[in-house]
Parts: sequence; C-alpha cells; structure tokens
Amino acid sequence: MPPLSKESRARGDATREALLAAAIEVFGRDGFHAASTRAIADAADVRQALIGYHFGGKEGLYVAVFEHITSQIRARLGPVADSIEEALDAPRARVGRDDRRAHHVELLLHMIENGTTLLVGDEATLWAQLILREQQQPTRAFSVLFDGFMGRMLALVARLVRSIRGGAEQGSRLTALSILGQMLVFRAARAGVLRHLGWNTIGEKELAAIQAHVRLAVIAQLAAPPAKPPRTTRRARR
Amino acid sequence: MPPLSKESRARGDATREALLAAAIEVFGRDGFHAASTRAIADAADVRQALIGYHFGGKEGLYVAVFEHITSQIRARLGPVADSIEEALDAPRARVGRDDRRAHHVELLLHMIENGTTLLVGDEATLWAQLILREQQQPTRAFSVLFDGFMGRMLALVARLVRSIRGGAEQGSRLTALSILGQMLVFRAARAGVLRHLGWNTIGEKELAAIQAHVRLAVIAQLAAPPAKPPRTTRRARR
DNA sequence: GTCTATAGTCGGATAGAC
DNA sequence: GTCTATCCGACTATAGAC
Repeated sequence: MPPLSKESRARGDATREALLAAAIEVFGRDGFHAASTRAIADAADVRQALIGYHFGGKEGLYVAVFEHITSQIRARLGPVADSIEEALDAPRARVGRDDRRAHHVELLLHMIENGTTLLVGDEATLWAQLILREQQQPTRAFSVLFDGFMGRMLALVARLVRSIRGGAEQGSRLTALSILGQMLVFRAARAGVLRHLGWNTIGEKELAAIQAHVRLAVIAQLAAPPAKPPRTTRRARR
Repeated sequence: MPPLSKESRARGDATREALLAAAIEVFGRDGFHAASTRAIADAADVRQALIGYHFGGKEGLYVAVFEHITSQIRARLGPVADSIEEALDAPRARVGRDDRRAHHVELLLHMIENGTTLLVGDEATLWAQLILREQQQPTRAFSVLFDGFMGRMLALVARLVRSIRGGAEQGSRLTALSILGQMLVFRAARAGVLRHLGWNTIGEKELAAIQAHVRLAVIAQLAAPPAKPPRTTRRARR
C-alpha cells in the first residue's frame, strides 16, 4: 500500500481525536450500550463509518477512551506520585523521625487534595461515570485503568499510611480505601450529597468545604493507633 | 368495566411480582437503556406486552423497581433507625453525659454495621448498581430513594455524630458523608478494592475484616475534635 | 482517509382477538 | 388479564465508489 500523504495523516489524526473526545462525552453520559455510534459520530462531526475505520468498531473506541483517560490522569497525578515515591525510597537516616513523619503527612495530604480536586471537579464528571461503571462490571477497559494509575495510587497511599502510622500492611491498605471512600462519596453519591447538604452544585466554595473536611478527617484517622493484625491468636488487649 | 374475578386478580399480582423481580435483575445488570423489555419479560416468563398493561411501559416499570427497593431497605434499616430516633429524642437528664455519649456511639456503630452488611452483601449488588446509576443522573426514581430512606439515614447519622462529638451542624453532616464513603467504597469501587487487597471476592471473612476496619476508622473520627465552623470571623483557637 | 448506502438486528409500543 | 402479531424507529457493521 502506498504511503499516505502528510495531509492525509494530519486529517486522520484530527478525526481520531474528535471521535475520542466525542466518545468520552457520549459513553460517559449514556454508558456503553445506550451510546450509539451515530451519536458519537454526530458529536464529533464525522461520518459514522469512520469509527470502524479508525478504531475497528464501537468496542475498540470504548477501550481507546480508557487509554486516553488513563494517560490524562497520569499526567495530573504523576508528579505528586513521583515525589512521594522518592520520599518513601529515600534513606531513613537523613532527618529525624518526627520530621520524616511530618513530611510524609504533608505529602499524603497534598496528594489527597489533588485527588479530591480532580475527582470532584467538573472535568472529571465523565471520567468518573466511565470509571464507576467499569468498577461495577469490569471489562478489559478496567485493567487499563487499574494498571495505568489506580493500583499505583492506592499502593502509594497505603505505603504512606504505613510509614506514618505503622501497623500491619493490610490495615494500611484498608485505610487507603477509607481515604479513597471519603473522597469518592462526593462523586459516587453526588445526588444524595447535594440533597443532604442542601447544596445546588459543587462549586469552588463547596469544594473548599470538602477539602477542609477531608483534611481533618484524614488527620484524625492517622492519629489513631493502627488496628491489631487479625488472624493470629489474640493476646490480651491493652 | 366489570369487576375482575378473584383468580384474575391473583394471576395479575403474580405477573406484577415476576416482572418486578426480573426488572431488578435486568435493569440492575444492564442499566435502563441497555435493558430490553423483551429480556425482562423473558426472565419473568411473561409476555412482553404485559409490561405495558401492568406498568404503563418501560419507564413505569423502572420507577416501580425503585419503590420496591425502597420498601425493602426500609424494612431492613427501619428498626435500627427507629431506636436511634428514640434515643436522640429522649430527655437528656436521665443518665450521665458519658453514659449517653457511649450509648450513642454504640448506636452509631450498630447502624454502620448493619449498613455495611447490607451494602457490601451479595443481595444488594443489583440495588447498588441501580442506586449508583441514579446518583450520577438522577431521574424521578432518585427522589423515591432519597425521600424513602436515604435522606433520613444520613440525617440520623449526622445527628448522632453531633450528639457524640458536638460542633457545627455542617461538620456533622459532612462527617456522616465520610462515614458513608468508607462503607460505599467497597461497593462503588469494588473491582479496584479486590485488586488492591488481592481478594477474589468479598465473602464472610472479607466482610468481617471490613467491618472491623470501618469500626475502628469511625471511632477514630469520632474521637477527633469537631471542625471549627467556617464562614464567620475566626476567633482565637483552643 | 472519507463518503454514501444498505443489510441485518433488535428495540418499545400497541391493536385486537381471546 | 393475557396473548399474538406487527408497526416503525434505531442500531452496528460493512461494501464499494471516490
């Protein structure tokens, strides 16, 4: 087959991007089944047949959406994650124990703040809907998410928690989920949150209230002694 | 129109119930759009045309599903909620402050335990999927849920938190959401939870670990001083 | 790389006999 | 209250011209 001209390539790229953006919109709003390739093509201002050409079909486009989202989230949270990893892997002797602990607390709170902003903010509305649906009925697309960023983020938070509070690994991992849950509730149960709090939307003011609350809640959780590891024979308690 | 015979009524009731059960199954699994009335009718072993007759159409059946779920959850959580309400409304003078506080903590922990069992358990899988979807894009069905049980439960938890820990109402309401989030994460992010913890399923053993963890996490949160109310001019702290 | 056109399915609703 | 039959719209995928 003859090589494509430079113009053809550029046009194809534009089509792919338009389809991807439209697909996030429509898949996010309607879900995989309810979304129609026609609606996506219309939103992208592109002919419906081009979905088959560029992505192989509806399903290929769906997976491509999750690859795109993953790379976006990595770009957003990657730098913080890197600096945390660095701090965790740094040799212990350099600073005092309390300094190290305080530093790790700050890193954790910083990561939580970033995550909350991302999770609660408007731009993540569609991403969140896509991800939530995948969590309920994971397909191949879920692995893209978990392997792409979710697993690393959870593991990092768990490591930080353990470094700060000590205790068993299992407990730290569960606490990482508790922390996630406290952020997630504002997305996964949004309609209930709004009614419960008497809010109309989650704007800047509301986000600030959430951030302040989550911060304190997490600090409280870090202050508590870690859970006793289960499973082994119980010794006398405190 | 002539009155229906007793047999006709009974047969109609059976049809309605079969359709309702099947609709929970199929709507829960596939979502409103992806679910087909044919699939529901097949699962109920009933003719497709009967959906129109009994529920007016697909949408009517969908709303009926949420009314049914609401009544089921009320039956499950109602008794605990009643006893909490009673305790909260009881005159204050009868017992010591510490006793009252400890009692309220126990009530809260009890309610959380019940809620977690319900939320995480298998029987709620379909309900949870229906509810999560409604939270993202609320329809008339969401009001059925919120007015039917969700609002009351959240308000009760918030009242309990305030009674235990004091502080502003807003802070208590947010803490109620934190508590919900810590339970909800095991449902809303289930696929990620399983991979993060290296679990295959959430069975009895895993539920017990979750219960123990949530219990400690909530106790830690109740032990922390309440957040300062925002908004007004800040006075000197503690 | 894009386009039109269409084949082949499946969807919800409903009319009318029983 | 139930059933059969059908209307009509919407969907995905693909063949083939440009």
